[in-house]
Amino acid sequence: MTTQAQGLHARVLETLGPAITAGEYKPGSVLRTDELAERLEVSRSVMREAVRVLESMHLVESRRRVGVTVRPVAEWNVYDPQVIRWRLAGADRPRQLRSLTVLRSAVEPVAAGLAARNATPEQCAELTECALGMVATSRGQQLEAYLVHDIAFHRVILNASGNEMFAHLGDLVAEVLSGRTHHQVMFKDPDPPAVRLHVQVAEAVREGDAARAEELTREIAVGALQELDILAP
Amino acid sequence: MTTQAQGLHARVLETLGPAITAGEYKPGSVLRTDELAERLEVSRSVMREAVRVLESMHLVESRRRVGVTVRPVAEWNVYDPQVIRWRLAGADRPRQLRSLTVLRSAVEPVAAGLAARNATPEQCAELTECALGMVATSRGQQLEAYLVHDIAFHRVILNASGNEMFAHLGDLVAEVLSGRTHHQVMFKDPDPPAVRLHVQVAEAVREGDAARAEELTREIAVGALQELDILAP
DNA sequence: CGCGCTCAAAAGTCAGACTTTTACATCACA
DNA sequence: TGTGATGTAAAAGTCTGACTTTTGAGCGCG
Repeated sequence: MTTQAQGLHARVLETLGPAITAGEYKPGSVLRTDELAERLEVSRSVMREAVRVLESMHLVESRRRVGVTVRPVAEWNVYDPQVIRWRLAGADRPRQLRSLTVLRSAVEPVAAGLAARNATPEQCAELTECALGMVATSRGQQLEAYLVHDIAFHRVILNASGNEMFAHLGDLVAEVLSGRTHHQVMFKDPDPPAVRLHVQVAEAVREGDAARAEELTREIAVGALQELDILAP
Repeated sequence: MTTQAQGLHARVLETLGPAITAGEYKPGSVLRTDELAERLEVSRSVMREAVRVLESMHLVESRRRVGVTVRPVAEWNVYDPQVIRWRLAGADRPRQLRSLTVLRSAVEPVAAGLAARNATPEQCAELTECALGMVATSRGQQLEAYLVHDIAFHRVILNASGNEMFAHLGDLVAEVLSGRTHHQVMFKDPDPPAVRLHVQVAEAVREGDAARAEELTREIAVGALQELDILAP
């Protein structure tokens, strides 16, 4: 699943990144590249490259005569896919899933509305196929197969919206959905009403009914929020 | 405005990043670190660090025996603040502003609704202050002063939502708003109705009226979309 | 035609010397 | 005692050169 680290520098990142995002190095604490290089048994050049990347993610700040200081959480590039993966793998995964789900609940309805206007016939067909796949795997403990179709469905919606920023949230949504299946409850089959809603969204998009697609997707989002005990009015 | 490049490596980034995002190096084209280092008159170590950062932004991919290949636009980390800045500075700034504005229109109403539930008294006060500032500067060609208050207003809303992902869009919204003032039309004073809407949002948040805050913010968003000729039904 | 072998190109890694910035302490002077 | 100039050393930053590793591509052989 996770990209196997190729290159020494990537392996260092896979050590430091999760450690920092997990709060193992508290914000404000200072590291020294030389000491780190020695501890992780790599050359300083490799360590410097790793630090540069962490710096570009705003996880740390490197200053002369001071060292590499860990930045406060509020400054991290929390939309960086790698940062998201590290944080989801860490201890505050539940909090992460909540804030990402709230983001989904804001974005996906609008994306669905746009998809209804902009989806190509191919995308409509793909969407219908995903919905059918979801129906077919919604009973009998085929959770993994269901997940695949669910992810594909939401990805198509985001892509079909025609908006680049929405399209790029595909991986994020995939992480959230698979997180729900793997680490959340979800022992039993998915709720039939949720499955039906997906089918109806596919319908609405196919018919170009933007308002209905948006409203139906909003209902799906409300369901996702309720699953995580995030109150709705 | 733009962070003055400190460190040789940052200067290299400020050369390559804009060039790549502007399409000066087309996706698929290949660069060689040695050749680049020579051309930009820096050592290979510096160039390698820069390439690493570009790689972490998914702008390029570095493979042995091949070189550094520019990735297709669809794979870039378009939520990276630096990438956003580079793209906004480039040729397809209009397209960028559109897609970012659509994102805003999805996120900010939900954020405002959450803010109405979660805002602290301090945040409510700050919000009111921003709104008053907007009113005070809405006439007489004080566009810069107005912009400052406008940015502050939206930033407070996003922060007050209590959602980390929303809060991190503050810089993005700031870029969009300042882009509108500086590079768009906006010769004359802002529309009085828009100003009034902001005041009313502040009111709604103060009173904890989530539904009203969300609806009013949605009206603001519609206005922003219309300014860019993005159709509303 | 295809299979495997070899070669070289390019990134990757390392080590060491040197430069630059700058926090901190020290000291002189008011 | 407080304040400002000065010096020092610590840490990041830079450069260079040698070496290793991977791997695409060409070549020859079956």
